[in-house]
Amino acid sequence: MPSVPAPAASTPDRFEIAKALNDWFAHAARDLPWRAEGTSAWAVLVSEFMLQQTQVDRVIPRWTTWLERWPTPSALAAEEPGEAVRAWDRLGYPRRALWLHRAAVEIATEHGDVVPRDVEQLLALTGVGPYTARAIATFAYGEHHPVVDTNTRRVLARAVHGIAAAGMPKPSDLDDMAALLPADPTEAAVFNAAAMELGAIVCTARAPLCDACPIAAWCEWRGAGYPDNAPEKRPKQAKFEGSDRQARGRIMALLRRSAEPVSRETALGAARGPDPQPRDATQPQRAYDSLLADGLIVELEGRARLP
DNA sequence: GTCCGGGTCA
DNA sequence: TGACCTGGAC
Repeated sequence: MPSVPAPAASTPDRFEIAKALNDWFAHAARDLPWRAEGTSAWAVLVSEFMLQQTQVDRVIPRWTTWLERWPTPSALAAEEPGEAVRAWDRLGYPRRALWLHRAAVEIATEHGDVVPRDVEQLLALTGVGPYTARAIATFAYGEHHPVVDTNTRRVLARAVHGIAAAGMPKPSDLDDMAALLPADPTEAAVFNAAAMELGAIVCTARAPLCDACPIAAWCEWRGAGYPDNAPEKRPKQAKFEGSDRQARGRIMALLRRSAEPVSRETALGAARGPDPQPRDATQPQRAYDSLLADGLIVELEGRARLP
């Protein structure tokens, strides 16, 4: 199939779009604590780990107490990983807490307790992928990179490509963003943040507020009359109710609040939940074993605890 | 009630 | 490509 080249924004448009979006961000951006002047690179890294799958409102309190307790990578690295898992609380996907602890150990031992500035070095840290590496380099250090998360991909799909929704992530997403990025690193960093912010609060997936959009004048999707031309979506997410993830979450919740190790039987009981007739009798054991395999729990003499 | 989103790893 | 957690939006 012939591929249609992306309509590269002409240079004047590129300048105008960047100015319009950055001007909007200057007054419309949410006042998030990790955006404050003087936020350390470590604090930015922690915020990006927590925000990977979690809404801002749930992250703020956890982020604040986390950094009071562990203001440097080495402070966290000195603790048992289970302490990170406990402090993670109910942010979800607790493997991220383990990854953050491992990244702290890596930074403390291999980088002199200084969060790397280089994208390649950041990518080598546990739990840091393409998005997080560029976000840290850009927002913590002011490096000039395109930063693309799913909010930005939706903005690019609509504004640049005239498509209602983003398809699967592609390497060219970074090129699309780079084509719009101001040359000045500070302006570029603001533009990266502004594109994500626009996707989060204006150019939303379900009910975009196009009348409030600062770049509506340049939006290809708006210009085409909001066609319903979204590409095929990912397979629908499995139900959470009754899932292995729910069973794992119940075990983790029990262990987070248990000062002492709990018996395997107690943990398996927690996995079953309140339902007296679980549909899948093998699920508790499967959830327990998968948590062991992930290193989220350890077992000693028939008793389970955080690592 | 049901849908939904999110980046990384294996 | 599928698994991973939770709570808020609809």
